[in-house]
Parts: sequence; structure tokens; C-alpha cells
Amino acid sequence: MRDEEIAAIRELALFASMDEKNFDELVQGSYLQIFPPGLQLISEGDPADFLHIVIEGCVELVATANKRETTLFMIEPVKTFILAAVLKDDVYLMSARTAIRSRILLVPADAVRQVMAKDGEFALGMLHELANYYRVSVRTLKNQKLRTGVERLANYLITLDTLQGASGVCKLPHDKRTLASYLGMTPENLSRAFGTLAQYGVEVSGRKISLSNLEDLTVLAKPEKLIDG
Amino acid sequence: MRDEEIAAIRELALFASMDEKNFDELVQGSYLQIFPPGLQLISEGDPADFLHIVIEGCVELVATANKRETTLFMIEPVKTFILAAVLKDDVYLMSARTAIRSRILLVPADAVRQVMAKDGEFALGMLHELANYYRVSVRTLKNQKLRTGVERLANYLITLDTLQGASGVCKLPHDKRTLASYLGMTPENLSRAFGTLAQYGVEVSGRKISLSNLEDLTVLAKPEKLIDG
DNA sequence: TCATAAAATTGATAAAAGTCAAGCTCTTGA
DNA sequence: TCAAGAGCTTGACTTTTATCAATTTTATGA
Repeated sequence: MRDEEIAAIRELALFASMDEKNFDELVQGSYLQIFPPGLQLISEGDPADFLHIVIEGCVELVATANKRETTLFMIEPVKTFILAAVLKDDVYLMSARTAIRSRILLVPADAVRQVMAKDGEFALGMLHELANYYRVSVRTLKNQKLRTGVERLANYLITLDTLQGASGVCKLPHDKRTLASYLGMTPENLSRAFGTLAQYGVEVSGRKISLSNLEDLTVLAKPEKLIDG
Repeated sequence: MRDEEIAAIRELALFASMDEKNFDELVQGSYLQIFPPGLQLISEGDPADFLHIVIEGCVELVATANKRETTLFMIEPVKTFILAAVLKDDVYLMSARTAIRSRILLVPADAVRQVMAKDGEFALGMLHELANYYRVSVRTLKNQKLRTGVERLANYLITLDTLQGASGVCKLPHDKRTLASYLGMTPENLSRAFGTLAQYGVEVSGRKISLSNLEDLTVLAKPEKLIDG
């Protein structure tokens, strides 16, 4: 790993206040790797060997059962994933694959656990990271259990537009297939949901979305601080 | 609080290996209270003042949006709840109410954060507790997104029977209303789901359930280690 | 023990979501 | 530039789930 990359990682909230020596110990055994899109990084049920950190790109966390698959989370830089499995020295509950070409830092799980036990600052960093993930997971669960598909899409679009500058024009960051899976519906249903939203000023052209009637859309979506942030 | 109660709490994995002095500091500001059933302990959106620990009884974590309500988790002794909000010094994402008469220990949030910062063992205990919750939340999300209502009920019954001794006879721990909400369906639908399961050997009489054909039920339910544990 | 309320069930209907099949549209690489 | 394939959309239909209304059952306290 190059020095400038190490320095960038050091800045992350997770590592920022930990001891220099412990940081070195963590980084020494780590690998920084570039993966092509669509590559399976982790399979659910496997033991947790490495803590993963997305430095660049995007990773999709998916789960399977009943011959069905669903996308649970999309992980963007700079974030860890599968922290809980590493921490508990247990198997992964989700699979992970790159959504696009991605640079990922692999930190050996036993090193993470060892350093955590002796560096309180690092343990606190992990605690905060994990607390964030727990809350994201609870929000996702609320979104899924309390809203219909159309409502989930409407809120997703409002949030997306806000993140991209609230200009009323935004761009989907993923495949519609992936988006459908993330929103908990089939691709066919996503198409129809976009159709339903047309009367609320949502125009779709490929991945480009324009929201020309945010008031009506918001009335339909009923965004909630405790779900959408 | 009585000495024997303090001793019992001290035994919890969360507190077991922490420093005596720090433990005393935590306990000193805490209250142990008994609440009647159906009492609202926490409202979603409120700032996190206390870490709650269910010593006896049962607490339901619910969330609301769109004039709908859903039960996200049932917390049984001896477990903490709303740890993440306390940790992040943020608002609660869920409301909490007692399902039955319950004894609950209330630990001031700022004390928790202070002790956590200076006692590494306690921080590690919190980390494990939180990792457990995160994983429960992910399992719940998988259950919700990958299964139909009937499948969720079937798996719930198989797990319940296993927990209660795998005798093929078990007892629902909650109202059917509450169970329906927990399983992500309406009470009417729960009734019909029980009806559907009759042909798989599920007999219902009030809260008493008997499973006379576990093989067929299991074929339908397709339990998964990574969802049902 | 009975009256009352709450909980649970059942039926009828509607809405939401999934499935299957066909066709369209956009890449993308030869 | 075009052909192939993947991604997306649309239509017809089925399944799943919710809603509303009416009963029945169960629990509870006077």
C-alpha cells in the first residue's frame, strides 16, 4: 500500500484517534485490492476472515433464501462492512459483491479483534460504526414493514435528489434491477411504480430522473426523519 | 436497589469483566422500576436519556409511520434495549412499551457514555451486545424480505417449539395481535395463515399450539440457519 | 356468575405484489 | 455499423396481503 493511501485511511473516524503503533499493526497485515464489477467478495455462511473497507467504488450486500435473493444494503466509500461478523468471530449473514469496480481494504479479522481488545479508542470507533449500522438496519426494517413499494420508491427518489443537490434532477446510482431488489420489489413492479409516480411529476429517462412536482410527491411519500434521516 | 439485585446485574456479560469502581458508578445513578403491562416507556423521536435493561418481564419495540404501527423486536430478560441511541447520544428510532408487567433497570445515558470511554472492558461488552443486535436486525430484515407471511409464521412456530423443548407442543408468548405485528401482517391474515398451516399439522387452541407433522411443516418453512439461528 | 369489553375469526372485496411471456430498447463488442 | 444480449417495459394473470364488516370467542372485573 502506498503512503498516501495509508494516510488517507488513518483519517477515517474509525482509526483517527487510535494509537499509532496499533494502527500500524492493523495496516501491516492488510491488503488493498481492486476488484472488477460483479465480483463476489464474500459468501453468506462463510467464516469472517477479513474486515472489509470500501475505499472506492460500491459494494452490494445481498442475502438468499428460498431461491430468492434480495439486496439489503449498498455500501459506499469510505465505510466498513461485515463488522459484526468479524467482531463476533462468526459467519457472515450476507454475501457481498462489487456493484462497480472497487478498491477495498482487507484487514485480517484476528488483528482487528486483537487491537480492539487493547486499544480503547479503536474499540470506541468500532462501537460508533456499529451503532450507525444498527440504526441503518432498523430504519430499513421500518421502511420495509411500514410502507408500500410505491411509497418506498417515492421516498428513495426524494432522498436521492436531496443528496445530489436538491435540483429536482437526479441520477440513479445503480441498475434498476439492483434498485428493485434494494427496495424489496421485482423489476416489473419497479417499472410500474415509476409509472404510478408519473402523475406525481416523476419523469424517467434511463437513469435520469426529474422531479417536477416535489410537493405532490412528498404528500404521497410522507418522508419521516426516523426512517429517511 | 437491593444488594442481591445488584449482584445479579453484575453477573451479566455486559458488566461481568468491568472494573468494580466503574460498575458502582453506573449503578449508583440507576433506578430499578416495576412497570405495569402496556406502559409506554419510550417514544420514538425522544432523546436517549437512559439505557434500559429488562430484568424481568418483556418489552415490545414498535415503530410508527403512515398511521401504521409495527412491532420490530420483543426484548426478553436479561437484555438491554435502545443501546445504539444512548451510545450515539441521539433520539430513539423506536418506541418501547411493556408487553407484560416488567422490572426494568434505567441507567443514565451520560453515565454509560462516560464509563464506556474509560473502561475498555465495558466498551467491549457493549460492542458485543450491539453486534448481537445488529445481527438480529439483519436476520429480521431477511425474514421480512425473503419470505411470505405463511412462511414467516411456520418458521416462527418451529423456532418457538425448539426453544420450548421441541416437544411438538408450545405456547405463544404474546397476544396474536402482537404476534401478527411482529411477523409483519394483519391479525386477520395471521388467522388465515394459521388456517393454511392446519394442513401441515398445526393445531391452534387459544395460545396453545401443537405441531403434529414437523416434517411437512419444515418442508414448507424451509428454515435457514442464517435467518432463524 | 354474568355482563361487558377486548380479542380473534370469518367472509367478501380490494389493493398490492409476484409470475410468466412477449416485445422493446439500449448498450457493447465484433 | 450492425447483431447479440442484457436490461427494461408492458400485458395478462395469479398469489399474497390488506381492508371492512359482522360474528364468535375469550378474558375480565363487578
